[in-house]
Amino acid sequence: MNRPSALTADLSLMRELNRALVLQLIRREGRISRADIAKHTKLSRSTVSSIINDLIDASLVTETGIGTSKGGRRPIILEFNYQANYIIGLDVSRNAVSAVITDLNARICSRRQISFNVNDGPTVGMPLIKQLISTMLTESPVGRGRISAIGVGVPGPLDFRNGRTIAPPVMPGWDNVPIREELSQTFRLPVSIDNDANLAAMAEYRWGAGQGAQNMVYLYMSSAGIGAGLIIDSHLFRGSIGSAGEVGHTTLSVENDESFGPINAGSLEALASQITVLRLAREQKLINADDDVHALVRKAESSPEIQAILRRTAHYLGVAIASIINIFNPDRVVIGGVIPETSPLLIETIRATVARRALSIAVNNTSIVPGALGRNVAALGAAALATERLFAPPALERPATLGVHSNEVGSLAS
Amino acid sequence: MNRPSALTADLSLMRELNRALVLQLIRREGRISRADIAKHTKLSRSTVSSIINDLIDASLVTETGIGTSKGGRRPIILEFNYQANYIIGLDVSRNAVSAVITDLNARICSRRQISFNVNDGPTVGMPLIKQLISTMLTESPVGRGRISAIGVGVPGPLDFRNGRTIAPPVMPGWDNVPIREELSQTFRLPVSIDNDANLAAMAEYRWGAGQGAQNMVYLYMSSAGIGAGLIIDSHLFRGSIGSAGEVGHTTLSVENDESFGPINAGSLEALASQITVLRLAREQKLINADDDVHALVRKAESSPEIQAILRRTAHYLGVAIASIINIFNPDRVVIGGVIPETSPLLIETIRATVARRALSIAVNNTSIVPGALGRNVAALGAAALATERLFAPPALERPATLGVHSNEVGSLAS
DNA sequence: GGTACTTTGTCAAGACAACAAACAAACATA
DNA sequence: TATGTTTGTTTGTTGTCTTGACAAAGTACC
Repeated sequence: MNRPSALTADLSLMRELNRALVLQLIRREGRISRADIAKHTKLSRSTVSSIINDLIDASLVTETGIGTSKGGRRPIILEFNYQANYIIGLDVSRNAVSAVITDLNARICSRRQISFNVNDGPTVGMPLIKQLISTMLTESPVGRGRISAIGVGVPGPLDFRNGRTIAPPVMPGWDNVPIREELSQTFRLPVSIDNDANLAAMAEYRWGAGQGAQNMVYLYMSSAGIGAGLIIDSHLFRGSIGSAGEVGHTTLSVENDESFGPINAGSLEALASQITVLRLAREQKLINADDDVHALVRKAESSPEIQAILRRTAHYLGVAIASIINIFNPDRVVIGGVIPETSPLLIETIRATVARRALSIAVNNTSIVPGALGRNVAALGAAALATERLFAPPALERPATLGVHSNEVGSLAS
Repeated sequence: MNRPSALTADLSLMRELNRALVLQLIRREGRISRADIAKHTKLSRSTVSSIINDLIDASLVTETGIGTSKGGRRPIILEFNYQANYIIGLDVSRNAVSAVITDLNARICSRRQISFNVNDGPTVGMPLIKQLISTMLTESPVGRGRISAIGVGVPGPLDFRNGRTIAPPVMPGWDNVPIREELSQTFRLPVSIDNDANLAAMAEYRWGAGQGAQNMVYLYMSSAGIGAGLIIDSHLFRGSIGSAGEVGHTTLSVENDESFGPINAGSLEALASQITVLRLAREQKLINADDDVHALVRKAESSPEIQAILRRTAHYLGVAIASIINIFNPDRVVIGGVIPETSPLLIETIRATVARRALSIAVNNTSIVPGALGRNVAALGAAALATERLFAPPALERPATLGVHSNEVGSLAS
């Protein structure tokens, strides 16, 4: 029963930590001088110089000019070299695999999509995925040598010890497939893999509507279903077996409500997924058979009936979100997917439901906003995960508690 | 907007980390030799020796004997010196303040309780609390000088930046009271303060029914209400403003169920608290006016009516727990309080409800058990928090993600 | 009992990262 | 031009871990 033991600290670890510290500061600040880095990190100027030399040698950082003086020598401006490496991000969906190549700042510089049927299983699917990666590698404008990692998102839970799928409901036949190992061995690159909702959460947190949040909940209303990604203290939380945030198959309870009649329990996915919304609208002949969600949202503006469907859907989502807010106390809730990101009605109705049902002190400190990254969120998140991995400082044990402490009197440990 | 920046690594930090690493290993293992520590921590034997000398000088560790040989020189056995320091743990409840003095292994060596009315407000309450601490300090069998920290639990949310209460529903008049500062200044000791459910969770996690869990949910059915404490990767999770796990004032939704009729929404605390259970039983004249919860549980064995009340209560609790499990995916759920810890019926009914309502893959990996520490959980947890604080290694930034990674190919950072 | 091998704990020498202090470069201000 | 300020580098010191050697204290086998 050995848990992941804390790392032992030696000189090389020290260097790694400070290197990562400096690097992250440069990534966050954009343009910064050695002296400012020393001030921010409280490292000595000489140490900073030494570390910067390392980073310049590794071409992760470049000197891009001279800053303005404040009464003395003008500083040399350092910038993160976002084009030092490139990352491939993949999003495996139910009927398509989309891929992006991004630089280290998540700027997409190449994008491609293939159609795909997840029901064909891994014997058909894996070669397709590999071929897509191959195409991206060879046809990329940046050259294969500069692509240094691959990130993959799949619509289902994963065993995160070995990077295998575990009985994913929307991926029949894909149980226990060692996706990570296969790709890693084929392409000789580090491969990161995760649930698509988690990845989308990651992307929104880093570059989208979740920036600056401390604890964020991301609800992902994709074509494949409904999932949630939880970010705690800047880190993805997956739960004990990786099913944290798997709200899609939750039994939903909705009591009598002023605006809705009594409703039997069902799963959130059955009640409020994109597919359900489309089906309801088609059954009521409010949209055509070949209309997609974009058309639905557009037609909603002039159709009270579609609006009613959206309100009801939002109500279900709101119930689930209220529950999450009560338990989790996030400071931001981001709702991603085509409908949430294009229909203000949905978001507003969700806000109203949450305000009625969640703890007011928690709601008042939470902003509920639509996603900001659009169609490629999950692929972008896959790239984000792989990127973070490249620059992550070594994992150290956190202190045993997060309680409230007096700092006035010293501790024994120090 | 400067967030708590990651620590810069220098030589003293290195020493601190390794010291904490060794100390925690000794605390966990109980009896261990220098050589074994070197093997476990991957530190060199000479480094371990040096650190151990420090720890022996600080009398945190003692040499307690000679072990058995495995073909060579016999090892010197080291043990944590649990009696090196003592901790005071306080639990402020609605009508009582209980205090314990524990050694560093949470063994209670002194205990005391005063009656108290939280409604009298802080001007009456704080002096009482201070007096109780004074009494514990002077009358303690271990001597004032060896008491090195104070932990306090209160039944409400806290602003954990400055250790003040914030608008606690069950503590009228106690808004924004700087409890931590006052006690810290009065007694010149480090003071830790937290919500009572969080502290109880801590105690059960460390010494009770939560041992060995990775992600644990603790539901606390106390006389003051219902609260939950969440432990994530061995750490208390408090949420953005400290209201994580505040399930007591959550609007509960219960749909039609085979065994219970339709029920209007209400807060969990109103529907399933200890007070409500007692009130219902008294109204139906199933117990006497002066019977307490112990009597209620005893009489339940021969009273189908009381059993019905307990089943219904368990059902409500089960609904809340199912929701938490779906979102959180814990591997253990511990339910504390007199009724859960003495009534098997309650626990079993909760299990049944949860099994019906939560995601099966998550439920199958979660054990739902009653608390094991009894009456003094929260006070014990307060001591536990203060103890952990004494031995916590410095807080370092965790890596940015917890995703799934291939380790086959090196990263840029290393 | 004697010899060979193991294991434990300590010691001295060396490596390495950060730091402090001095220094040179480059600039602002009076 | 003289003075002071800010930036970045160089040099020597400090503190920690590691390696390798060594003494101490045992087991196993002849």
